[in-house]
Amino acid sequence: MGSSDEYRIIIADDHQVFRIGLKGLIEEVKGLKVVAEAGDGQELIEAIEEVECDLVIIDLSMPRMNGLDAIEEIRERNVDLKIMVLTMHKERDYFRKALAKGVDGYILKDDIFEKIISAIKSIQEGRKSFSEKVTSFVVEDYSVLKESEISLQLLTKREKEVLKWVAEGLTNKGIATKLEISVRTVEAHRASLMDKLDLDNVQELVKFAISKGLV
Amino acid sequence: MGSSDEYRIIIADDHQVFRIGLKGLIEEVKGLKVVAEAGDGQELIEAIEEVECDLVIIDLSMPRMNGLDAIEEIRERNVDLKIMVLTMHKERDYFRKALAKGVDGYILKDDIFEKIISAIKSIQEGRKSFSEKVTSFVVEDYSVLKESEISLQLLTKREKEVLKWVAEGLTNKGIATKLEISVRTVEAHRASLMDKLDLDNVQELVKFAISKGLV
DNA sequence: TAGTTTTTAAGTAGTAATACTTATTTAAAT
DNA sequence: ATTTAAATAAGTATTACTACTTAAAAACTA
Repeated sequence: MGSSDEYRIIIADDHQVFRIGLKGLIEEVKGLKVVAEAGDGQELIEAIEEVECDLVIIDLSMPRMNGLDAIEEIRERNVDLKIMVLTMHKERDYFRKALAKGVDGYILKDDIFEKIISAIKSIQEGRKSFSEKVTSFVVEDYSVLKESEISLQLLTKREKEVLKWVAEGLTNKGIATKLEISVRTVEAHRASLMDKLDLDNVQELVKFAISKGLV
Repeated sequence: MGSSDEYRIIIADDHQVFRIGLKGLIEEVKGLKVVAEAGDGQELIEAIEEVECDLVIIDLSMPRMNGLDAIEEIRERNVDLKIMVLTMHKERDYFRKALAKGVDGYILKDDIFEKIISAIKSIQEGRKSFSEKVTSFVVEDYSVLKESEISLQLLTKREKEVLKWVAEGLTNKGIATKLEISVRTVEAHRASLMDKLDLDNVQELVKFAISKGLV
């Protein structure tokens, strides 16, 4: 918590009307106070320097500096400051990237207002809060992997085995030793699976293996 | 659906008492019928060959052939057969691997019975069903990434940039062209980030980049 | 049994990456 | 203004991987 007994919040969103509306609604809740507003990432960074606060509510699409970059900036300066994303973007990629940057909440603008408040409360108590609409995306994401399952069936047992060890980080020589075969054989398997999968570097092999749950 | 108007189910679990209990409960539901039982993966494979069925309910920990291997076997032979995992394992890894193998449901044994039935119904109607207790794990998983966030802060802007392109699959030469710098410089950045992160091959670089949301 | 696929393996040449070292220029911090 | 850190770049040698080709056992399928 900040200096007072109130929970101090900064709102960053490029739509002024939205900011005003949100501020009004938040301040109806006892114990919550909006101490600053920002119309883009740059303004937000400046606001954080000037005003002490506990939580930043941030939209992802903003001019000058977008939300994700702003989050990165904030995290570089202050690891403890809580960050809650409030956005219209329900796409997997936004959510994933925001999570990777260490946000404490991810709520959608089409969630009901009560959800936003309860998320703020959760974060205030040290927990995290995510909109159900995005958590379900994550799970679907995992299961959608199945779709291109056919490609795995293209591979022979030995090829899958080699692929697994490649993705684990072994060299061809290391794999050869492990499987007790010649390096040239490993090379042959590797060439054949790259050919079958139409991949042409280790990086893609690793990503493929991960997506198939081999590692 | 199978040959009759009933939904034909095979149960695979190594505990006989559990199988009997589950069978009894399932068959109280109109339209559902347990057509075979198996005590391990091997028996399950055999049962599927002999008896026509629509859905397999399978435990992950079984003797002889475990659940995951059995699922792989089944998928190699029959892509359309529905598979529902019913297990005590709520660990991320089991869930992830099962999903990657293309299961249609993942329910925990400590879910209530109604949940199991509603999952069967969902699968019957072509949808998927997962226990909330495991979907929440997936999300946590994503957000736990933050923990070792410090390591990313070790890297300079340029190093992160190089890392991103490495993980995308570019060669050092390709990165050099893209960033309009010398290959030797790219090599230097790459060496320095491998040193900082204590990694020693491309595979680990890719996995690190993915875990940090850089790609 | 004959045919196919899988697994095994090598030759040769070329490209890519790593392990060291050293060093200059530019940018940021005290 | 001076130290520190970051980005730049090269030399040299070694190791790792790829792109072709060819081919023989072994396993499995018809």
